[in-house]
Amino acid sequence: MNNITFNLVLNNKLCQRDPLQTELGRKIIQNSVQLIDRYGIDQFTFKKLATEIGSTEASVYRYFENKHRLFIYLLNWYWEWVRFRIHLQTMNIVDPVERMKKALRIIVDSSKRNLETPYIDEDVLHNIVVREGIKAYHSKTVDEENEEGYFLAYKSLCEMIANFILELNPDFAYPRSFASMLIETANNNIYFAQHLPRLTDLEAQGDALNDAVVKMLECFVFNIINNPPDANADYRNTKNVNLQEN
Amino acid sequence: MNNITFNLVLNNKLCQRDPLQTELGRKIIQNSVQLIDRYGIDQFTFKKLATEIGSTEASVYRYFENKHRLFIYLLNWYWEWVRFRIHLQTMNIVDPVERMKKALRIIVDSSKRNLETPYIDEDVLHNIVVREGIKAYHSKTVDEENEEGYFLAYKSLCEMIANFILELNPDFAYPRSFASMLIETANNNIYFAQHLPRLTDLEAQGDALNDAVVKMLECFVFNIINNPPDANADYRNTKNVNLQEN
DNA sequence: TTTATAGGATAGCTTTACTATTATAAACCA
DNA sequence: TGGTTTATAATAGTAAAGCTATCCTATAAA
Repeated sequence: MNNITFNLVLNNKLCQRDPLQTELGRKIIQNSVQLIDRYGIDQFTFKKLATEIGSTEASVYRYFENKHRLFIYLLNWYWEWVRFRIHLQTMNIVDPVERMKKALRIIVDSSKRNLETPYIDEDVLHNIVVREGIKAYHSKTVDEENEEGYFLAYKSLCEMIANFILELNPDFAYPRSFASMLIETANNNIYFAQHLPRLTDLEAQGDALNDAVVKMLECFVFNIINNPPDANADYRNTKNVNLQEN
Repeated sequence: MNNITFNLVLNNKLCQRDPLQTELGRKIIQNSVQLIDRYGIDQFTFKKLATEIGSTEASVYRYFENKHRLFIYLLNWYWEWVRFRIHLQTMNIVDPVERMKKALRIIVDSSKRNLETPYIDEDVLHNIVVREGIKAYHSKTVDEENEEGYFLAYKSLCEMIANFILELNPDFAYPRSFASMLIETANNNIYFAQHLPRLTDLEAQGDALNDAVVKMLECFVFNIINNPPDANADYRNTKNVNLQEN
């Protein structure tokens, strides 16, 4: 397993120069993850980063046009890495139920270190994604950025999960919406348990919290997706709540 | 119905001076909604707002300490308004299924104008909430802000929906998580249909999109919540996916 | 008539986000 | 060996953002 290279194909529009090829570039990546975690993306600046790595603002700008692109670059790295791990760990699973469970586990757990990239701390990056990842594609400029391929990694991951859903039930009407909902709900509930407990039912911390999130998502998936279309015909006044015609 | 006053109790820590009491204050509210919609919250500045309303930056600062607080103020206004409408329109409904459906409809549709507050355009504000509302509570400073009560309106709304869920099934283990998920999923799918279509299955626009979102959420709600705990015991290798012990 | 209060006018300060120029040292290559 | 890229450090500077402070005036409450 260690011999399989994690060939990360990142959108080269996101950086001016490949940061993984030089010493300074790797320092930028490694320390930006630490500093964004420490300060939050709003208070993180290239000035702070340059000071931290003993370089200058101008040098950082040679790698990334601005902090937003660096942020998107890191998120793409994360999403590609999650997708890669799901691919690797589900390719030999034939049972769609087990495959789905494995995927959910990987989405929730980020903590298995990737030996190929010692300069990225995946735990810290996961923390950033849980707290602020959603900001990447919620902005006024989303259309231009989407056009430039900024969100390809995230969309690919959702598509993979959507396909797993269709393998559970080929007639399910909302595979993509459900896939994006699962990923967001996973991150949100980890975040809520830590910061806004009234928005979640999960109270655990650490590994136990991750277990609880997976269990909850499994409950949502296996109750909604595999439910036969007419199972809820008996709910009063509820009509056409099952399949979408489109 | 027009005679019932919308008594909005907003957190007074959010503003230095009640903007609804003065002409300038109301202009600030009204025009900030328009400008945040036009520029996005990142590109919106007090300078632009002051120019728009023919006033000065310093005068705007007399009402709001910074644009983040103004943003939170507007979001609280929105969430309180949604909660008020749900309260008003469900108080006479005895059937929990119908009540839930009405609540979902109100969360998705923002477009019924509130005559009491002509200086807030609810449609435009809804647009802002769908696009950028999630940013309000995803930041490094969430704990302090939560401590100050910045998110009370949102938490109350979630609690209301969680109670509706419990009325559908008092044994359901995840009422709060499901409530926050429903609200986020509603907004996300409207946003995705407009900007990131690969993340949703819904393709409609305008009112038809809202209808599709409601229909999808109903599918999720009524398939899972009213599902008896052991209905999915037949899924292979799936154990304990129903109720949480806590 | 005094005294708050609202808000306009002006100025200025710090930080952020970037750009441009030059210098230097190592790497590569003929 | 010398010449030329390449990476990056050092320095300087600009424009906008995000505030803060002061002073002045109109109005309205006491």
